[in-house]
This record gives sequence, C-alpha cells and structure tokens, in this order.
Amino acid sequence: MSVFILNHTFVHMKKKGTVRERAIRTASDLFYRQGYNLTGVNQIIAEADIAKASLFQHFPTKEDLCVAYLASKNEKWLNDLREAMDMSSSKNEKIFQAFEFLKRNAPKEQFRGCSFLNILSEVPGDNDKILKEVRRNKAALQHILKESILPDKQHKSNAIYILFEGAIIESQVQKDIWPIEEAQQVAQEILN
Amino acid sequence: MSVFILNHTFVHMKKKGTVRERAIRTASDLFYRQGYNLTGVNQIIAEADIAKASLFQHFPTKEDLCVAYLASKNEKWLNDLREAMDMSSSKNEKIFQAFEFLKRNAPKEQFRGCSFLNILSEVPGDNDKILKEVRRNKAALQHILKESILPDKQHKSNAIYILFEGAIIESQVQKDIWPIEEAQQVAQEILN
DNA sequence: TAATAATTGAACAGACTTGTCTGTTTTTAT
DNA sequence: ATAAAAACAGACAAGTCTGTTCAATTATTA
Repeated sequence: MSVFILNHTFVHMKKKGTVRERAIRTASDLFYRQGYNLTGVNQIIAEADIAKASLFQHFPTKEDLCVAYLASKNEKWLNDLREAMDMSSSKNEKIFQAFEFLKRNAPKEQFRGCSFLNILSEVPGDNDKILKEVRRNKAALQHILKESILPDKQHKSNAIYILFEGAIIESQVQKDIWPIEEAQQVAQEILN
Repeated sequence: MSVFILNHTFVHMKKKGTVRERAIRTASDLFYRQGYNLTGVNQIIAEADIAKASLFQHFPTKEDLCVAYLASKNEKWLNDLREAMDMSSSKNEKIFQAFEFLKRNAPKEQFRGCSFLNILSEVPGDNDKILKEVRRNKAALQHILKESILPDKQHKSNAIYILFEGAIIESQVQKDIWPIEEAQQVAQEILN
C-alpha cells in the first residue's frame, strides 16, 4: 500500500483490484494515450503501484501484457457498442445507434481513434498474436453489424463495416465527428 | 564511397543521390516497413551509408527526418494516384480508377496500409508538425476525389473519401483487397 | 591552386529499454 | 499458528535510443 502523509497522519491508500487488474487497467490507459512503444514498463508499474517482479510474474513479456490489454478492451468495447445498439428495437435504427455510439465516444477519448488499429500500426506486421487479437475485434464488429441488418440487405453489411471503420479513422485524422456523421448518413441511404 | 573487394580488385560503389536524398529514401523504406519508433537512426545511417554527423547536419532531429519522409511520400503518392486516375476521361471512371490504384498498390506493399495513418498512430497526439503533414495528404486526397465527381454529386465527395480511407485501413487489417473492392462497388452505386 | 564547405569515422554522453535476480515482507490458506 | 504463495523494493544486466563532438578527409567553388 502506498503511504501519503496528510495532516500529520499516515493515510494508507488501499489499491483497487488485483495486481493483474491494475496492470491491465494502467497499461490500457497508457498504451491508448501514449502509444505502445512509447510506454515503458517502468511507467506502468509506477502508475499501477506494482513491483516490477510482480508484473513480469503475471505477464512474462510486455507483448503478453499488450495482448491482455487488447482482449480486455475488446470485451469492454463490444459490450458498450451492443448496449448502445440495444437502445433501439428496429434493425435499421440499431445501425444508426452504432454511429451515434461513435459520435459520443470519439470526443470523449479525444479523437485518439481505434485501440486496435493503433496497435496494429505500432507492431511489426508479422506479430501474429497481436494481429489475431485485432482481427478478433474486427470480426466481432462485422458480426454485430451484420445481425442488425435486415435480411434483404445483408449483402450490404461489409459496406456498412467499411463505412464504420472509415468513420473511426477519419475522425481521428480530422479530430472531428463530421466523418462519422457523413458515414452515418451514407449508411442510412444504403439501408433504405 | 564504400569499397568492396572483388576478384582482387577494389570496386568503388558510387552512392546514388545526395546525402539528403539517400537519407529520405532509406528512412522512407524503413519507417514504412518497420514503423517509425522501431527504426533507429543508427540503422538508417548504416543502410544509407551516411555518417551520423551528416544525417544530423541535414535533419537536426529524427522528427525532422520524419516530416521530410512524409512530405516526400506525399508528393510521390499523390502523383501516382493522379496518374492512375488520368487513365480515364470520364469523371465517374476516374473514381473507379482510384480504387483500382489501391487494389494494385496494397498487395505490392504487402498490405502495410497508409504511411500517414501509420505514423499518426505512432506519435503523440500533440505532435503538430507531423499531424499537419498527415492532414496535408488527406486534404489533397479529398480535393482530388472531389474534382473527379460530377457537379450534381459533389455533395457525395466526403462519402467517397471515407469509403476510400475505410478501404485502405481494412485492407491492412484483412490483408486482402476485398475491402477495396467492396468500397469501390459502393462508391459506384453512390455516384450512379 | 587555394579557400571554403561538406562529409567522414568514431568515441562519447546520458537517458531509456526490457527483463532478471535477491532477499524481505505481506497476504492467504490450512 | 504455521506453512505456502504472492507481492514487495530495488539493484543489476546488457543493450538501445537520440544526439553531440572532434579531428581528419574529401568535394566543391573561386
């Protein structure tokens, strides 16, 4: 436990979560904000308040920690997306809500774009473990979009998927939600 | 000049281009293949056959070299794209050819995606010099696409742009050209 | 040819990288 | 309470990173 001195009293801050959870939570934050290669394990253990030996006990390499980060982010992101889409009962409107989800999220995370695509650009192209995790997320996204499209328009599901991805990456470049709004509109036209 | 010994004879390999040109050419290759952060200046000077002092004479920091790399890539890429689109005289077909260009390029460069977007994911979000160079490329692309769209469909130009970007990033993820073909098809439908 | 400029190799600085190791302390389970 | 497991701090290894410095060499230009 970390000890702070406050009003001549020792205050012991209890740490929230297990070592493993704190490691992933801190790594998530830092990898996403600063990038994978620009975040050293020393910074991670300092901010997570973990001993270095403990970190490497749970994650033998930094890459293992990265995979865990992606897996955890995958779960959370997909859940949030599904939750947002479940606001609506109509299938077409679910797709609409998917883009609304992006519009809410992008500014909240300061237009840093997609965790998975960012990592993909940072690691060598032959890193199968990480590529696999990225693809797992994208395949799940494809599936979610597909099952929210009416049967007679199913063949358009990849088009919506590409619009979705284009919207994310361009909101990162432009640091604005207009690409998402544009993609959202096109998606509606395609589905009508 | 580097000296090789071949059949008991000294063979002087003349270096092609100025120090500056070689630096940018080599950095381009390595930054794109390995990523910016995973490419050290030592590797660059070794492969470009340049003294370290010479490199830092021309580019005071690695970041300056990166900006020069992006500027040079920008010029070349836009030229190639324009050339490909000029194959056709019909406006709608120019757009079609833009996607054909992507389909030819993506496998050639082993689905490594967009140089500019990759760099964007590697550097801190507040790096204005590099963000500016990325945006210069994307603004030029937007403009090229726009001027190849018939007057009555100009308002669709951003949609085409987002499809184009989505196609690039997804061909990188999927390591396949199907996202480009899909986007190409949607683009045609939008423009017809 | 003489003066100026560009390039070179190589050592060096100082900070940072991932990962290991040691011995101590704390937590958990029997 | 005792034994086993987990987490601890911190030094250490072995290397990488960007960038600087300097004297010697090569090219360019006047």
